[in-house]
Amino acid sequence: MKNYELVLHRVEADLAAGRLRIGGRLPGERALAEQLGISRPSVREAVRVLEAMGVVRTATGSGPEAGAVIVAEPVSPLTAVLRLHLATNHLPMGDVVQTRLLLESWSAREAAARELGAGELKVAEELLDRMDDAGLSPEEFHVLDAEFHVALSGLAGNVLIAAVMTSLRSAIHGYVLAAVPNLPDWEATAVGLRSEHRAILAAVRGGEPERAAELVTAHIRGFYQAAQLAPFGGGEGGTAEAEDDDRADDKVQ
Amino acid sequence: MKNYELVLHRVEADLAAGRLRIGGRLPGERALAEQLGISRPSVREAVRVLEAMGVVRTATGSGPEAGAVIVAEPVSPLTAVLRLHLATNHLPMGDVVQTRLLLESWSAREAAARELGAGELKVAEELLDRMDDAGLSPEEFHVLDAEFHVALSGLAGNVLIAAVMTSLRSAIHGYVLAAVPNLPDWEATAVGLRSEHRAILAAVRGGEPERAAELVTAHIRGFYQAAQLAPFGGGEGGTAEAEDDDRADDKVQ
DNA sequence: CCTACCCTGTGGTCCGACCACAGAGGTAGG
DNA sequence: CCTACCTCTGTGGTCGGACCACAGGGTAGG
Repeated sequence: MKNYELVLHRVEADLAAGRLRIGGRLPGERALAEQLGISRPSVREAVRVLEAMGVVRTATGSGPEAGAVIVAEPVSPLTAVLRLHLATNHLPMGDVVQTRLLLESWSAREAAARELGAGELKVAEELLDRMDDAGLSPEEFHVLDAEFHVALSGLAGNVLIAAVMTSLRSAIHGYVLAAVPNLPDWEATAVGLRSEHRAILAAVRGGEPERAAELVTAHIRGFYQAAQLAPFGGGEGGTAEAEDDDRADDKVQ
Repeated sequence: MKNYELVLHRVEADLAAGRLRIGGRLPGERALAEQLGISRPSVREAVRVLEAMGVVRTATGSGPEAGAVIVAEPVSPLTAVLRLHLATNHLPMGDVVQTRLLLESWSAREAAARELGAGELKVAEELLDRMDDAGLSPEEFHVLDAEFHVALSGLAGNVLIAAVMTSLRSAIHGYVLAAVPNLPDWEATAVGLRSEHRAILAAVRGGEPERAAELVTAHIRGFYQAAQLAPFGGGEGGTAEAEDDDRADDKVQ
């Protein structure tokens, strides 16, 4: 086993056992090296990996913010993995888009089925208000658009899916933006997107899960079609046609 | 910008531009250090991160397999991120299970809707045959079970979802195994699981998307219920039936 | 009491060295 | 001539030590 892996295992075990908690700090690099009987460079390699995994945040200086602080930031590592593997061309963008469609339609259905406090919807609402500004550039609009979609996926209450969705959006961002020139009429498109957003939010607020999911699916698919992007099949992110989705509820524990 | 990030950006840019390809090799650490005007330890930190991201594989010695070889292994980084963040207790296991249910039911629907070659189904079929061995321990059975589910999700043809599914299974593995003693009758459970697997595969082969999805959902939910694990709601991985999942994620800090 | 300074501990970076490893190519033996 | 061995070279793996920049806190001075 390589020496830096000693540190990784040590940290993971300490986290699982509760000896390390969010907000806490790792021992200093020199101390850690001595404790494990390895050198500081080896420790540093491990800390870098942990940092890349979104588990620690390092800073110089002194005080509570300095050193290697334990955090829980799953979005950045997911985004990094996605970007790197997209760069290798072994991860088709179409698959990413398809996944996004699946997660987002699920999130909308889920969010609509939940009891949401007014405060939860407020964030999304404000984003839509800001998107009503007609002076926004396509880029500015798209940034808000992305935030809205991410906020929406957060309403489903699944932190893992929300994190994945966020990183998917980041990965797709540039891809979508580059396709804006393909749109025959940006202004007309923006008008359509705005009203679709409002309708989605209304369905979520009104507790209409299936309608919310359908609207989201149509919303995303519509845009990709208009921008002549990544063809993908029917259904919710799928190529399946049937969509009755009569779930076997009632069997809940 | 930290020095090791120079290497990360350089590698990502080279990948995106096609200057680096899968199977190719990174320049030696010493050469890379000199090219970028930084030290070898800094380069090594970056290489470690790339390794953790599943983009390179390092080996000592000489020959084509030695050095830092470019690969595309998205499963291991995803698994690592998942495990570490589960260890922090800021990622509820219930969310992971819910996500698994969503991805797997989608995959089954998708796979059933696709035109599958006989060879694609063969792998899954052989796994089921091996699971028929009555002498298998719960652990051995579960390993094959996991392989079957992963193989199934691969049939949908989305590499991203397949990768995520694989890492989810890894993360869940120990969790599920620890719950086997909760089962009232392991042998009876195994018999049920076997027939459910056959039914799922038949639905996929027969091109019945909705049936395949329903069977998978029922299959997974049934097991979790029997093992008294992670309550999660109705629908395909959803809580659509609105039972507020109060996950025990608010422990630490 | 307030202010400015220095002291201390943190990560960030670098150098130079040595090790283990595995293939390549030369070399001695058949 | 062919084969087996063996050294040679380049790879990553590891180490110790050194110096830097930074930020906070204690302290000496006003």
